[in-house]
Amino acid sequence: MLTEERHVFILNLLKEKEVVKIHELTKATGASESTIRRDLTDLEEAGLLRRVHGGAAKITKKRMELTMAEKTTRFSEEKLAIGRLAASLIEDNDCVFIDAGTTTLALIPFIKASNITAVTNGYDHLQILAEKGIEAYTTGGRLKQSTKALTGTGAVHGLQQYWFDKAFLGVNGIHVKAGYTTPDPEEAVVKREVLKRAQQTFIVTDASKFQESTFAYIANVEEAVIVTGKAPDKTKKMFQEKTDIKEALS
Amino acid sequence: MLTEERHVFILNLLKEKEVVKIHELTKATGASESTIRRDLTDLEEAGLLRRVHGGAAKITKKRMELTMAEKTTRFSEEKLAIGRLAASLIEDNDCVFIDAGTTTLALIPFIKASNITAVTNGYDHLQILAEKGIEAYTTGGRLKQSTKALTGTGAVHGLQQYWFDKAFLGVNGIHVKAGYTTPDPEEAVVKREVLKRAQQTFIVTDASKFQESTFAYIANVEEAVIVTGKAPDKTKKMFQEKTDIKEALS
DNA sequence: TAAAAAACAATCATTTTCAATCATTATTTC
DNA sequence: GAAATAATGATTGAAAATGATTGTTTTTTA
Repeated sequence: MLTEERHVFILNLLKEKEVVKIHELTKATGASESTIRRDLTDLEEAGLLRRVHGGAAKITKKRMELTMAEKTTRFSEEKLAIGRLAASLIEDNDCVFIDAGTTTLALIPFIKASNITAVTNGYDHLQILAEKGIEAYTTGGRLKQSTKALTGTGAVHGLQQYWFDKAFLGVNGIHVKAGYTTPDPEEAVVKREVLKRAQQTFIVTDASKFQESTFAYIANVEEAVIVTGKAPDKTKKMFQEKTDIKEALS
Repeated sequence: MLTEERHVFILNLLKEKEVVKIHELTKATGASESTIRRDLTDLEEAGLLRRVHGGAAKITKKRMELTMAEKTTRFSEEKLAIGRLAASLIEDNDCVFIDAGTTTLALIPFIKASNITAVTNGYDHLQILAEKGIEAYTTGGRLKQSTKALTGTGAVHGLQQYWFDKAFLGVNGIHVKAGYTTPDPEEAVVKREVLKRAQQTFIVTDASKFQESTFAYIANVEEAVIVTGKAPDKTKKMFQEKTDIKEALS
């Protein structure tokens, strides 16, 4: 029996039972005790079970879901609140742009408005919008594997067909002087184009981005409204002269 | 036993079982250990299985669904062969268009050429191309949920930025008089635009599409080369006067 | 609580599997 | 048909997996 086979066997057994004993595994697989021990150690390191004296136990559902969620996207309390607030800004019949990135992704499930049209440059966003029954368009462009965003001139060119009521952008830095910034100039040029083509632009962001600045300039702080969880009082004062800040957690 | 046959055999075995051992494959196919190892390496590179010590294992369900949209159907020798043949037409440094659809999806794992650029209107295609390390662009446009294709004027507009060495299109009907056809006019207009912008266009299709015609006209038979598994002699004669037919299974 | 039993991690020798290489045998291609 | 190309099978030292053994830790139970 191959290592891989045993691993599958053990995990399947743990789907039915709460715990498995080493002795029963040696009998069932014909492998030695040492080998089974090694298997259990490996599987524990992979986060697929929990070792207990004499065998192994199913991982609690809660933890299981966590590890699963970690792989896809785990939204923090803050992100969910931001998402809910941002989504509430979308009204019936709006044409909106939704930027790539996890913060903007979090707003999609909360969209309540009907008959809206959405354009996105996020790979996952497109699918999730369509699944929700929202008329979903994409900008086109090159798929940047790391962020799963469509970028570059292809995306800009695609954008030039559309006009938005509202746009929701993610950024990496918000700085009084440096304005909104992001590390990748290819992405910055897309965001700038969106700003040009939207009546209202919202920057959705968690608190960690305030007073940070990264390489590529997108726009001045004045050019968009900030949607965030809770902004520190100090930064809030600095920004409030320049633009509106909507806070989800008050 | 031919290489091709062994590959199909191994993949189908993996549809039933979680893992296959090298030893059992040598016995079943009569090939040497070296040959089986090579087969497994090839199939792993194509992303169709995962090598493990002593054999090979099914790849994770999620990826499986991605690469082979048809979960239930067996790997047909025809589809693999068509994919392999079509992929072999792509040369180093080519800029290619790859249409949405499962037949074109099957060619991606077999692409060997380096430094190529690919544009696609298939949602899954984009991701799989990028995973293979291929520079992947998308046309943009509206996501049609049923076929996961990007269609409409958005896609056409996106296409107009590019020029292709080779294009690979899927169709629903190939008919001497009706030409190439597809049910959705929104998709047909995209395919027509591709034909305009490619030096060579290949229609990748299984035998079932011959002498069928559907609603929306794409192009005349003369305008593309047909890549298929095995065309019936009768239809072959009819088409050979008009265009080239490349057969994967001879 | 102390002794016995069971389970443990760590180590080592053995076996199995691996990738790389080479010579041989089909299969194209000219 | 000859030369080039691709596929195959055998051989190799290296790497991985295995099972037995060790002394230690944990659990049981007397």
